[in-house]
Amino acid sequence: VLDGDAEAEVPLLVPRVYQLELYEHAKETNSILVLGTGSGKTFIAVLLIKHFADQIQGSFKEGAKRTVMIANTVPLVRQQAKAIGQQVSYNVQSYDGSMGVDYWDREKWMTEVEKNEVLVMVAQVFLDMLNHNYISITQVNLLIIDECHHTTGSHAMREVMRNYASVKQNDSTAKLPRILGLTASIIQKKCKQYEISKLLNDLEISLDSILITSKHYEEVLRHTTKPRVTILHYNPTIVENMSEHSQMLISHLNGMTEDVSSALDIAKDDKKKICKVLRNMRLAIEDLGEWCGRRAIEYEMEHFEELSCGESDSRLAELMSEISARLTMLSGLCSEKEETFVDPRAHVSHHVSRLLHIVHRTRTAESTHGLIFVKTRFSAFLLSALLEKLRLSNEEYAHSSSKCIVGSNANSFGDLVATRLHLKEQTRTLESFRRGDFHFLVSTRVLEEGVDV
DNA sequence: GTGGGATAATAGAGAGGATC
DNA sequence: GATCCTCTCTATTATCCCAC
Repeated sequence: VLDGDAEAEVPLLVPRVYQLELYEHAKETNSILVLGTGSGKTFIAVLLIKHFADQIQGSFKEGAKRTVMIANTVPLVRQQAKAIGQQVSYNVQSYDGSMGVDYWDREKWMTEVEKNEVLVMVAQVFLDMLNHNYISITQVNLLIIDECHHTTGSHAMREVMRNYASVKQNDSTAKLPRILGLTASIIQKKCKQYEISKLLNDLEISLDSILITSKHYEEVLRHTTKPRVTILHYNPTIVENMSEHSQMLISHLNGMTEDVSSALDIAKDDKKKICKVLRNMRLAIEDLGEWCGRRAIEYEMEHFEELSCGESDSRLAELMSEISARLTMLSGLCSEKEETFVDPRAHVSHHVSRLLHIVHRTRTAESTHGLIFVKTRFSAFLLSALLEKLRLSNEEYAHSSSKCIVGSNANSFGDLVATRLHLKEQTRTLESFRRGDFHFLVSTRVLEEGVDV
């Protein structure tokens, strides 16, 4: 789901009819704006920031307030901060975990709050600020919640609103912030039809706001991203007709998995980790086809060698080097089937082949930019490798340059330093995609909502 | 390392129908 | 009436990804 032009482009000077309508409403009461992607929700937020601007002028220490915007993901926070910064004359700063905000003390926060009138942050960061009492909800004049449908359960956004509610309950004179919730999809989970009104009501209560949408439906539609949907079917049972070679690889991997699970003197967690890696390879072969499976084996082979070297537990190191040796053997078996690498197209699963077909069809288009969403990081990595391979080996796919992007998570990328580097790289990837340096971006859920690509 | 949400897979409970 | 099967709904568990 992409946010459309309005949120990234140069500041809009003239608000559209429905933007004005919703803005007028939000001026008067707490509101949840329900507007489709590309309709310029951020612009309404900007108008509102300007409307309440007299409250945020001046020194925080001397009682001036601040405007806070919270969002769900790091890229979204940065993007919103940038967009707002372009349209208002105040200092706008974005905050997320990668800046080390977790370790900031009161003094550091005070300098930040003193310096910047508009703070855009990941919901968890703002919640931490509230919990540490670095700022009180009453010192905020306007709280903007982006993708506010996340304000449910125990999500950080919900916790922020619980803080708001408790202040409201305990102190009737407290000057609470105006709430502005922004969302394109009010409910984002499977539910029964009869549950909808309850869920909507819950959201209104959690946000202490009223759900509103524009009367000028046609006008909104004109400015909303309208995708044309085409559904392609594929045959999942094609796995059953897998080549003998693939079946052989899978039975080897299964054998290794069994050996690992039955190994003695190895911690349960370590076993689990190794089994997961083996499982990933098996899934790669089954879901994506032999070419990707082979690539996965090569990748993990190198990875395993590195890991087993750094392992202090001798039993574990032994097991890992054994697995590594068996992977090398598997990779050797693959090398014998060299033709797999000559034309990958003949060695992919059915749905990947449908995907390649779509990519192929776009070759004549003037400028193609494609986003491919996948479920796991692993397939993101493999698919982009596949497209790159095709680009280099087949003229008809010369336009299929690709990279992948996934969220940051310490579990899969070692220590915090690596994570941070990784984050920087992701930002660079996204920027270069926007510039049009390459054509296909394979992504997990990180880009699913809000991020302007 | 911890916590959270969404979702898929699984098992279990209950309703209803078919058969003996 | 007893037994078996199927369908549907629900609760639990596991997995994945993302955040700090």
